[in-house]
Amino acid sequence: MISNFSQSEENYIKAIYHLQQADGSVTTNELAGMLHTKPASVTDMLKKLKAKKLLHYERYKGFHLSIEGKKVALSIIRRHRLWEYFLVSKLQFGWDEVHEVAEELEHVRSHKLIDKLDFFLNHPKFDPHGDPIPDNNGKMSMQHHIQLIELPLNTQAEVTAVNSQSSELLELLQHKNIHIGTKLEVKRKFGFDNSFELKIRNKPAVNISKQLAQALNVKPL
Amino acid sequence: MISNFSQSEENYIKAIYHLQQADGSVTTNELAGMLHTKPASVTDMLKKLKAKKLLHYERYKGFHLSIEGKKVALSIIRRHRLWEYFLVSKLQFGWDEVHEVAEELEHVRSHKLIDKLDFFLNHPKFDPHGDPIPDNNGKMSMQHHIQLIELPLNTQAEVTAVNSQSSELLELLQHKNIHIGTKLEVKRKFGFDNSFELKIRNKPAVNISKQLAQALNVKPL
DNA sequence: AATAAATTTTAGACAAACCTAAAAAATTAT
DNA sequence: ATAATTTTTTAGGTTTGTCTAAAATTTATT
Ligand SMILES: [Mn+2]
Ligand SMILES: [Mn+2]
Ligand SMILES: [Mn+2]
Ligand SMILES: [Mn+2]
Repeated sequence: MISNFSQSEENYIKAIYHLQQADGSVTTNELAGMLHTKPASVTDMLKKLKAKKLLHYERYKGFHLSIEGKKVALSIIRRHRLWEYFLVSKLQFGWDEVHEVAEELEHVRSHKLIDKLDFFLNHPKFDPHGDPIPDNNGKMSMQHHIQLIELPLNTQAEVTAVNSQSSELLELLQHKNIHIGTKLEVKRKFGFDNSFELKIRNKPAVNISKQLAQALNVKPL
Repeated sequence: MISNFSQSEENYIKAIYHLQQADGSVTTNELAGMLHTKPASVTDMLKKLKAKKLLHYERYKGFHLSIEGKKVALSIIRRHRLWEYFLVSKLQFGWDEVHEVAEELEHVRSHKLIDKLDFFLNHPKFDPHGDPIPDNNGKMSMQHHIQLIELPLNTQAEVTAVNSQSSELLELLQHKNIHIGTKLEVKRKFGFDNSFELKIRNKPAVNISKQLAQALNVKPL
C-alpha cells in the first residue's frame, strides 16, 4: 500500500510511462537517451524493476510497464503536475521554470501532503502546460484537443495546452498575448510559409508562424 | 555559490548544528544517536565534511562546524522551517505532523523556490513551533523567552514556543485552548506537585502540570 | 599508576546506482 | 545467406553511504 521506491526508480518508471505512450513498447537506448544515462545502466535498472513486478521485460525484446507499474507512474505524474500547478499559481513561477523543481518535489512521498496540496489548490484538473493531472485513482480528464495547425478556418476554439516548455515559446506567447484559455479563431492560412492569421475577440488580428501553430493545442468550442 | 551537498551530508550538517548549540562541541556517539546511525558511519562522514572545510575535526577530539558549515546549516534550517510554516498555515497540517515531511522538503534546493515561498508566506519570522526562521543571510530574530515554569506570579506573558513536537502535547494544548500567541499569567503555584493555576483573559482559570509548564516558553510582556 | 570501561577509529564488506569495455544477439545491407 | 552494423547485455569497476568486528585511544575506577 505505502509504495516506497527510490528517486532513481521513480524517474525510470515515469520515463518509461511517457515513452510507451507513443510506441506501446520502449527500447533500452530510447530510455537511456531520455534519462541521460548509459544503456548498461538501463539494463541494470530493468532487472530491478522486473523483480519488483513493475515491468514486463524479456532480454533483447523491449519492455513496458505492468498494471502496477502504470499505477505507480500515474501517482508520480500526479505529484509532478500538482507541484507545477502550485509553483505557477501560488508562487508566481513562469511555466518555463517549473519543470526542474517539480522534478525534485515529485519525489517527496506523503499521501497526506499530496491530498492536502490538492485540496489547497482546489483540485486542479490541468497543469500549467495544459497536461491533465491524474486523480487519486490515476484517472485523468481527457482533452479531445487538436493542434492549432489542424483547426478549420473561422472556427472558435480555446487554447488548451502547449507542446513545448521552452522559455522562448513562453516569451513569444506573452508577446502575442496568448495563453492557456485564450479563445481564438483562424481567419486565414498563407500557403507560402504556412503562417496563420488569428483573431482574438476585441483584439487586432495577430500573425503566427507554422512553428508556433504546431506548438499550440486547441479545443473547438 | 551554488552549494551542492547530498541529502545525507545535509542531514549531518543540520544535526551537528543543533547538537553544538548545547555543548559547543559534538561527539561521535551523540551524533550517531541523533541520526539513528552507527558511530563508524559518523566517522566516515566526518572525514568527508572535514575535507569539504565544513567542519573542524581532530580524531578522538570531537568536532564543530566551521563558519562555512554554519552558513550551510542555517540555510537548511531556513528551508525546513519555511516548509513547516507552509504546511501548517496553508495546508492545514497540525504542528505535530509537519516535521517528517519538512525533513524531506528541506532538501529540494532551488534559491528561487525558497525566495518565492518566503514571499508567498509573507516572510514569516517563526515556524509553527515558535522556532525562528533564519533569513537569507542566516540571521534570525532572537526571542528572549523563558520557560513558563520560571515566570513570576501575576505577570502577563505570551506563549512563544513549544519544547516538544509530540501529538500528545498538541492534544493537551488544544484541550486547554492554549496555542502560540496566547496571553496568560500565572496566578498560583502549588508546591505539592508543582502544578500551576493560569489565567487567560476572559476564560475560566486553567490548571496545568509541571510537565506542561516545562514544555512551554513564554515572553513576559 | 595500573587496570577496566567506554569511546572512537580503522579495516573490510555490502547494496545502490552509476560507468567503460567486451561479448552476445538482433537487425540491416550486400 | 553472409557479412556488417546496431542494439543490448554482461563483466568488472567506482563512488556514496551504510554496516560489523576488531584495534586504537581516551576516560574512569581502583
Ligand atoms: Mn524526478
Ligand atoms: Mn507539466
Ligand atoms: Mn532531512
Ligand atoms: Mn519546527
